[in-house]
Amino acid sequence: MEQQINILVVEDNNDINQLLCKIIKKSNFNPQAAYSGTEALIYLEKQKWDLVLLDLMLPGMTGEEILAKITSKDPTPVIIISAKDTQQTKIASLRSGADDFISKPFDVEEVSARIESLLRRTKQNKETPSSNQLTNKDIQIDLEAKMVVVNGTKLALTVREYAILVLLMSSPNKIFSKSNLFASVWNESFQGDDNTVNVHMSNLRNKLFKANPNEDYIETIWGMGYRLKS
Amino acid sequence: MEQQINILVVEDNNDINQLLCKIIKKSNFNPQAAYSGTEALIYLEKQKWDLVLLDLMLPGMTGEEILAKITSKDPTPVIIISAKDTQQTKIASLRSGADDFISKPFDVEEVSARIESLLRRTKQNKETPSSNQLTNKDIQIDLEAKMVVVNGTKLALTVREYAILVLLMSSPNKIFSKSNLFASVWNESFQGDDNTVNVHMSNLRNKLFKANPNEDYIETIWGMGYRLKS
DNA sequence: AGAAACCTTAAGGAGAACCTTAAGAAAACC
DNA sequence: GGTTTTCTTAAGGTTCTCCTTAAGGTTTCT
Repeated sequence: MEQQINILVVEDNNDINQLLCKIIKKSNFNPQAAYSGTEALIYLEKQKWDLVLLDLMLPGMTGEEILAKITSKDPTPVIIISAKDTQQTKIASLRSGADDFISKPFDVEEVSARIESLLRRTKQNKETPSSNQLTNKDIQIDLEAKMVVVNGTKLALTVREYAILVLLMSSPNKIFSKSNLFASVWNESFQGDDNTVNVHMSNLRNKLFKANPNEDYIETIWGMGYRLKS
Repeated sequence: MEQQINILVVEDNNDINQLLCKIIKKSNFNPQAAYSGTEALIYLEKQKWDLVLLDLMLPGMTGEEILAKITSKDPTPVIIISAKDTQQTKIASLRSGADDFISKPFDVEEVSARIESLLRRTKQNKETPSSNQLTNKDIQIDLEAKMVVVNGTKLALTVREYAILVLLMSSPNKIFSKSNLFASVWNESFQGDDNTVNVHMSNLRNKLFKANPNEDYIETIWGMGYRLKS
């Protein structure tokens, strides 16, 4: 079910490479060691990588060349790890497309923190819509369990209320008209009574308010509809 | 017309803040200084930011709290800039949602390189082939969400104002007469009071002006009508 | 300079849109 | 089949936007 995250480790020093791989494994990602520039290129051709850890000083081919190769096509995230940690090389690397730069000797925890941070950033757009969690402010919906948690308290919503909240949460800030709501919540193309929406909205708001009196989640846009503030 | 990229600089030291703003300007981005945690929060509420530079040591509110606020909702990119550069704080920051960490004293070039690197990465994610959008200068209308963003600021428009703006935006440079406006915005063939249009136009212009005082979006063509400058 | 078209601001009334509460109808549950 | 929950309808109240009017000002054209 979980998707494997593949990380290519390009580093000629055997010990360091293994250490890096160990760090990655510990974070539950899948490392692949490459010990030279040419080897790295083969791996890069072969498949897509979620992230590349790249040493700048390599036999056969410099890290800069590989970096250029990577950034020339796919926007694969790259973290440079190098002993050559002058400001110049740092800046040059970042400018030529690297996402981060870690100096050698490195701190184990920092490496994994930076890897996770970058992956977090790059994964954001890949989040499939089938991801079964919706979050906004302190509202959390588990779509699979159909459970709503607001400000730490579980909400007991009715079917309609739940459907409305899920719709609003699916696109925060988007204004949903009453027709939108009827189409989505009631599965009806024709317009029912507007007041039906009003009542459910009122009930939903009451429950949200009870869970967190300090927030006003749903906004009314006069003449247009409703929207969830984000 | 290039789109403006807005960067919030949260740093209590006046000199450093100004220096950072200068760096940002030099890279052709648009900086906004905030000198305290509370001030930062106000700016964060007010509009969307493409990136936040955040000092950890602030009066009134710690950077950690602000970081938590930011990451709790939108995935706004954050770079921490701090003198507290122990491994522990570094790692803690990254793990709690920061995208990068720069130690003080910092290298000017490195700051801009890291900013550009992170923006490069986050811009890619935004390439969501989103729905029907209208764009002109720095006005953006999401027709589906009925959301209007001008110069990075969300606009709260009434139904009439929204309809007028959408009409103008649908054909920049085209001159819309008052009859056109009545037909399209009011769904009425007959002419209402001309002054009604005046008043709505005035209100709309006010809201646009508040969002961006430097632009004059709507032009009056004497005896003919109005048009959106493109 | 004078006239016409347009801008701005404010205030009040009208009416639409919305909120809330309660009670009967429908559906779901046991 | 009866009970409970949920949905809808109805009614009365509230709020907000729009429209209109009006007055004083500005801009543009002749």
